[in-house]
Amino acid sequence: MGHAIPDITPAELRIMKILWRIGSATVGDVKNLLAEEGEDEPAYTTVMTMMKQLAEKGALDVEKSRQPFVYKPAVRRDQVLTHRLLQFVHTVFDGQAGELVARLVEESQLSPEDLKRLEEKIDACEKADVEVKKPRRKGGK
Amino acid sequence: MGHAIPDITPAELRIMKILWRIGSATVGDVKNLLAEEGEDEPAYTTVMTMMKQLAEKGALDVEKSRQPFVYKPAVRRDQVLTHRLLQFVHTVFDGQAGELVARLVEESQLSPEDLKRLEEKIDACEKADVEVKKPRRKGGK
DNA sequence: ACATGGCTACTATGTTCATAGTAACATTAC
DNA sequence: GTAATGTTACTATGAACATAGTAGCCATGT
Repeated sequence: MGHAIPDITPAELRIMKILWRIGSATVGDVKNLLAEEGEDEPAYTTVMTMMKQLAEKGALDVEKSRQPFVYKPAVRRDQVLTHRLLQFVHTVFDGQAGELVARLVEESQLSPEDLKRLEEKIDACEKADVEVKKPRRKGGK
Repeated sequence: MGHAIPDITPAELRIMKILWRIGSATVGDVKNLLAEEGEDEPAYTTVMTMMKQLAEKGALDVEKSRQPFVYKPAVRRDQVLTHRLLQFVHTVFDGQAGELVARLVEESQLSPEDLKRLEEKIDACEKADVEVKKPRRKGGK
């Protein structure tokens, strides 16, 4: 089934983000985009090494038929982000996601739009919760 | 003023959590508590080295007057956690805290109690927001 | 066919992290 | 005062990470 989501280091994540954004790219493409957006401009070979390693650990697919190899994401962005998030909640907040969110709200990291969307989502969630508590289904906690 | 919050590695964070919980402790204390809670039992000297490094980077204060040195947190838990959280939001979610929270809700990481508390907090926030938009008020928080 | 230029493969370096051993020192126990 | 015990200081090892250099291959233009 689903292969485990590979561990992606910070520098590698920068590359994955680019690939997720533009879909597919060569080493040169990625190098240029990194140079544009970031303050530091890594060497071509550095980018290449990291992309090769990402391919080795299953985060990227390589199209070797075309000459500048073409790389594409092999794992979905939301899978990776969710994975990292859950890991973070666990290691730093001991699984207390509520505390984490409370902190974000207090730090004003959430825009008014975020708050609105969030409220809607919460409503939906609570509705689902009620349904779980009602007739069918069991479990719940 | 406040010195920057030190970078704390994962293994070090486990130690900080213990210190935050019990207030102050010797190397031996921490080693024993680590052994209890965790699956792995680090060597005494390992714990010592990490605590010394934490002290060097300003995360712990050392009371060298008593013989088994007594260590105490020099940075507050909420400062460190908030710092790490903001860093995480920035590096992984590109600052899009809303997306992060949405994901947590979807992954059902938030308990019904969390959701309730969260709603209240959002209300308070929105109220504050309105006031900011209006004439008076100055910085809050 | 040959040279040029760019791209890949392999390899290397320095750094940080995690873990732990050894030696020396102090405190207590006799 | 000397031995025993336990704690600290210093040092070492190995893995992972980040970065990059070198050599060789392939395609393209002449």
